[in-house]
Parts: sequence; C-alpha cells; structure tokens
Amino acid sequence: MNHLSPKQQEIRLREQRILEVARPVLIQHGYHGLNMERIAAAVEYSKGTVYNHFANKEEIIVALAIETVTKRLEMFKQAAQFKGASRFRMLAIGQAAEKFVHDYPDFFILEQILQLPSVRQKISDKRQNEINSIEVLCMNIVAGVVRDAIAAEDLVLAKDSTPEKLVFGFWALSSGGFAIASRSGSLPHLGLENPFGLVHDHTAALMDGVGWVPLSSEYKAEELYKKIHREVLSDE
Amino acid sequence: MNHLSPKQQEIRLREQRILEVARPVLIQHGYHGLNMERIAAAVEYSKGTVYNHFANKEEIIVALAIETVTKRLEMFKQAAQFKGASRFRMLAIGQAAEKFVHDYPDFFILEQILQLPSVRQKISDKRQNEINSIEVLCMNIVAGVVRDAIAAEDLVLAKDSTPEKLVFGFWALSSGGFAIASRSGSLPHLGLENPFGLVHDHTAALMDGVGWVPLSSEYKAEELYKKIHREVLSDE
DNA sequence: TGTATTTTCTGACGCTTAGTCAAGAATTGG
DNA sequence: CCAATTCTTGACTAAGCGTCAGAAAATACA
Repeated sequence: MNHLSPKQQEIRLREQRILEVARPVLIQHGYHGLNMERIAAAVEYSKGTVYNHFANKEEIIVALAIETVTKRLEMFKQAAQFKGASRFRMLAIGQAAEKFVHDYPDFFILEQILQLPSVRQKISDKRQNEINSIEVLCMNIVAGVVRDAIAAEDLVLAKDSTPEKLVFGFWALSSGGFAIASRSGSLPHLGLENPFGLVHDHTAALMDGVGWVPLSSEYKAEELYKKIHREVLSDE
Repeated sequence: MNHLSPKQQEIRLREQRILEVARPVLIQHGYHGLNMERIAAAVEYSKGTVYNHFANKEEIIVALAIETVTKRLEMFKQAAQFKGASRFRMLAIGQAAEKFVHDYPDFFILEQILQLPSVRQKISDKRQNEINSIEVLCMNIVAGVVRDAIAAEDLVLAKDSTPEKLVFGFWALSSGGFAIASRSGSLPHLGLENPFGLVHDHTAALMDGVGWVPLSSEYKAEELYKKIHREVLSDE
C-alpha cells in the first residue's frame, strides 16, 4: 500500500521545491552563495525544516547533480537508438554529450564542487553510490555501441584493448575539451573560439586513428549531425 | 638599487614560509581545512600579519597554483628540447605532462578550487593574469613543436586547422584523462586500472588520425619513453 | 468530537572562521 | 637618540553551519 498521507505528500513536494530553489542560486552565486538560511527563506520554511530534508549543504548539491546526471543518462539512451552505422551512433552520443553541456551548463559547476574532497567527505554513501552507478550505466550504453561496432566489423580493437578502454578515450577527449571550454581563460587569445567544433574534429581524428569505418572522409558530418538531432535529440 | 633592508628580507622569507606551510594543509585537508588562524599559528605570526601578505584565503591558493604551474612550464620547456623527430618531441611533452601530475598531485586540487566561480571572483586580476599568461606560454611551447613538425613535413594540417587547434586536442585528451583518473570513482569497476597507459594509447591514435609521421606502427613507444625520461626529464 | 500520541516545525543558540582595524611595538632615517 | 614610518597584534564584527528543546500541527483512537 503506497498511500501517502496529505502531510507526507506535502513533504515530498517540498523536497522538490527546495531543489528548484537551490539550483538557480547555485548557478548564479556558486558554492558559497548557496546558503541554507536563504534557501529556507525562499521556500518559506525554517532552516530546521530544510535540515530535515538534507543533512547539509553538500547533500543538496549532490541531489541536484543526481537530477542532472539522470538527464544525461536519458539523453545517452536516446542517442544510442539512432538508426545507422555504428560510427554514426557513436557520434550521436557525442552530440548528446554536447547538447547536455549546452542544456545544463550548471553541471560543470556541480561536478567541480563535488570533486572537492572537503565536500565529498560530507555526502552520504547512498547518494555517492547513486551518482557512481549512473556513471556506470552511461558507460555501459556507450561501450554497447562499441561492441555493436565490433560485431558489425566496423571496428577492430587493438590488442589488449576493450570497449571500455576505447570509450575512455572519447570520454577524456570530450569531457576535457568541454572543461577547458568552460573555463575560457586564455582560449580566445589563442584563436580557439569554437571549442565544440574542435572536439568534433578531434573525435573524428581519433575514430579515424583506430580505424572505425566509415572514415571521416566518407561521410558529411554536418548533414549527419542534423539528422541525429532531428531523429533522436529533438525535445518536443 | 635592489638593496632590501633586513626587515624587508624577513618579509620576503615569511611570504615563502606561509606558502610552504599552507601547501600540505591544503593537500591534506582541502579548501575548508585551510584556515587562516591555523596558518598564522604555524608560521608563528598573528592572523593580521598573514593578511598583510595575502588579502584572503583564495590569494594563498592562487599563489600556490602559480608556483606549481611554473614548474610545469619548466618541465614543458625541458621536454621540448628533446632531440628527435617532431612527433617524439610532442610525446616528450606528453611525458612531461604525465610526470607533472605525478610529481604535483596537489595541482588537481588547486585547479578544481580555482575553477569555482565563487573563489575566482575573490582573486586579484594580477594573479589571475599571471596564471593565464603561464598557460599561454605553455601553449606556445607545444604549438611551436607542431609548427616545427609542419616545417619538417612530418605533418600536414587539415584545412582551417591551426597549430593551436591541434594542440587543443592533445590538451583535452590528456587533461580530461588525468581528471577522470584523479576522481577514480567508478574506473576500477570498468576494468580501467591504468588510465595513464590509456592516455598514451589514445594520444598515439589521435596522432595517427591526423597523419603525424612516424606513425605508431613505426616506432617502439616503450623505449622512446625511457629515452625521453633519461635525456630531458630526469631530476637531478 | 475530544484527547493522547506521534510527527513535524521552529528559531534562538553554540561554534567556527573570514576578514577588519585601532592601538601598540618595532624599525628606519636623520 | 628621537621622530616618523612601517609593521604587528588580537579583540572584534559579521556570517554562516548545524543543533535541539520546546511549540505547533497532524494523526490515531475512543
């Protein structure tokens, strides 16, 4: 029997409201601007009540991160459904990753905060595991596409390599590229105005480097990206 | 005339001592563990005196980052001196980057903290620019190697590409790879025990992908790495 | 409906730490 | 040796995290 009393319903909703209020604050004012007192005032409850939901600031942050990373998982699932050659399905996942950083720019802030050891210590194992297991699910989706590529003989892995090891390369390249882009410090000085385009180009070079057919010379990337967005990444 | 009074000499030394004391605290106890009162006690001066040197906590952190990033610049300069084919000089820089994250693991912590917008706001433009310009110098060294490769006809850039754009790819791949490795969350679950080896492999694939000769099939990486360390990266 | 019990809510409080600044100590220059 | 200057100090303010005893509300039950 999953009947919730009116009170318990209210509590559920409130938890959601706390997160809704906290997200823009975190985005605009950063870790230090996120302040339990102000959150409490914004949801019109007392500080103590907020603490009933989340044991500390960090738990709010990780809860937001879980929400966001779940969106990414859904986008990856969706992208992996793309009908076409294995390389194109992989590129669809790349497009999903790019759309994700576009649609949820706050994720970088969240991730950076969560990397701080001093923050990490304070979050519960439960939420820690939750976020890790979502990461593993993401990896499984992408590695699945690599396995399909191997099965279809679009790709032959190097000796000692595994689908996961190959995925690591794309993961490093794109997450590193996006991270550099998001800091933005000296990039414009160096003539690097379009980091997303660069990530595309280098992903293609890496795929060519491991011999994943069809090679980049054999298809038109721009058209393909449009098709991907139309078929598996449009939000209607 | 660069004569410093005894007092001013003392002040210079003290600044250095503050940083020496702060570094291990930051590494072990993180951003929140770094506490001005305790720093002051450790150097046996009052809090006010520490504040005469550094306007706030964040300035200490960025000063530490500048020290560390300067070390990296020196390592890159050294690596670029490697005598050999352009591709091997590039690999030498990759080895330098790897040795750097090995020798200064605290840099990741520093970098993560400095990425937080709430921290960034508080640091002076002077130090902000200083760290940026060191980054630009690093890029110039690496892009210089690419230019040499083009001049030597070891490499032909794609249309619309530039040395800096190519460097971006290696930068993204290795910094992304090291970043993923440093978080370590779910990697072992995925059979990815040796992320450094993976960065090597993917760097090689990326170089092959852009056609940087000699291709990876034409040399023995292990021996080359040993030679690089012997000739340009040994510390004595 | 009225009362007892449980659950939830509250905000004052304790505690830690960042950063300031007036007053006192030390240094320098003449 | 005595100003004048520069440096040092630590008490103080401000701000925020997290707690908890008691108030309030919800629920269970007669």
